[in-house]
Amino acid sequence: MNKHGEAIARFAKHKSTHGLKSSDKRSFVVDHFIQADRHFTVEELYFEVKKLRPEISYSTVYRALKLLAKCGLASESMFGETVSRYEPVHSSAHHDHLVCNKCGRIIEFENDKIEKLQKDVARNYDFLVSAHRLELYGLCKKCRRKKAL
Amino acid sequence: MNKHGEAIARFAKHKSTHGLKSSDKRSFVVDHFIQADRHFTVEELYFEVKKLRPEISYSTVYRALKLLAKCGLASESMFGETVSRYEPVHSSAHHDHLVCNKCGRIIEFENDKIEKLQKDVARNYDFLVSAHRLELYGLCKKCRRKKAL
DNA sequence: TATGAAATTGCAATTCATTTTCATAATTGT
DNA sequence: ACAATTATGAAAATGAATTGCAATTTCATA
Ligand SMILES: [Mn+2]
Ligand SMILES: [Mn+2]
Ligand SMILES: [Zn+2]
Ligand SMILES: [Zn+2]
Repeated sequence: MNKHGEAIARFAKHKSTHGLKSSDKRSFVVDHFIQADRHFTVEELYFEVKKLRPEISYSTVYRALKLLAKCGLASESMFGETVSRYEPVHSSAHHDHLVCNKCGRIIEFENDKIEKLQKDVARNYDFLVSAHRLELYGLCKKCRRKKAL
Repeated sequence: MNKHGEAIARFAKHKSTHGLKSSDKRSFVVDHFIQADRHFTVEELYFEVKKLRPEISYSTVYRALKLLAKCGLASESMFGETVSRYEPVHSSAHHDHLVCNKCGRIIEFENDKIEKLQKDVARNYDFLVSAHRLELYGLCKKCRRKKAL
């Protein structure tokens, strides 16, 4: 099973263990979100969904994302904007982000050495880390080129 | 000159080069902010200032912090809350944060190795970094102890 | 010291994303 | 089909951030 299927299955399990009912609309939103696998604002996801299923409301999209976040299937970030962004959380690995201030591109990366050093820092302060956030802001490759012209 | 004096001097310079005028109220807010040297929400700073100078309004505090942020004398962060926090930016070094989810304590740290590795990551993606943000969330030493009881 | 352009202030009003309310509809177990 | 519960849409409420505006203060110049 691919990671999308996995995510869908995890959501199904969450529904069954939490007395949630199934609904075509929410399923459509969740599927689209998982398939697209991007960093959506609620509004962005709403507009994409609306093109295909105009009868789905903003509330439903909003609630679907909040639900996914609450049950650990989506993660919420701010990336220096005034709106939250949500991305699917795959059972796979954690990652951090490069955020382009020009075009908004979001690049994901993993760096074990940094992760390791973070643990060292925490140990130094007797701090128990449950989550972390590392974001590098600047200009992506493309925007750098454009600017150079 | 200590770092507080330095910050005050930098603000004076900014005022002179930007046609800003002096005002007791704003100066009081700025001084208190710089002296306290903490991670304030606008509201927190407002309430502290109000105790000493009740005639100073929320707007003045809000605008003072925005101004300091704009001219690089304060930095703005979210730390996973719904409100922004501001802290003085000293000419000294950059730092990152450990944020306690229980008591709200904010611990600052610097780690050159991590900074170095971030540059490596950026170079890998041909990304030009202008700022970054690293936050470790969890339980501070004290809250860890309490929980263990 | 008096003047006036420009900046500052307080208060209220507004903006904007997010969240909640509530009446209605859909789902699920019996 | 029925009852109980969850899901939905539209509108209203919330709350932090921001702005509009009239009144006040600053400050260079007369
Ligand atoms: Mn991501
Ligand atoms: Mn700090
Ligand atoms: Zn870019
Ligand atoms: Zn703590």
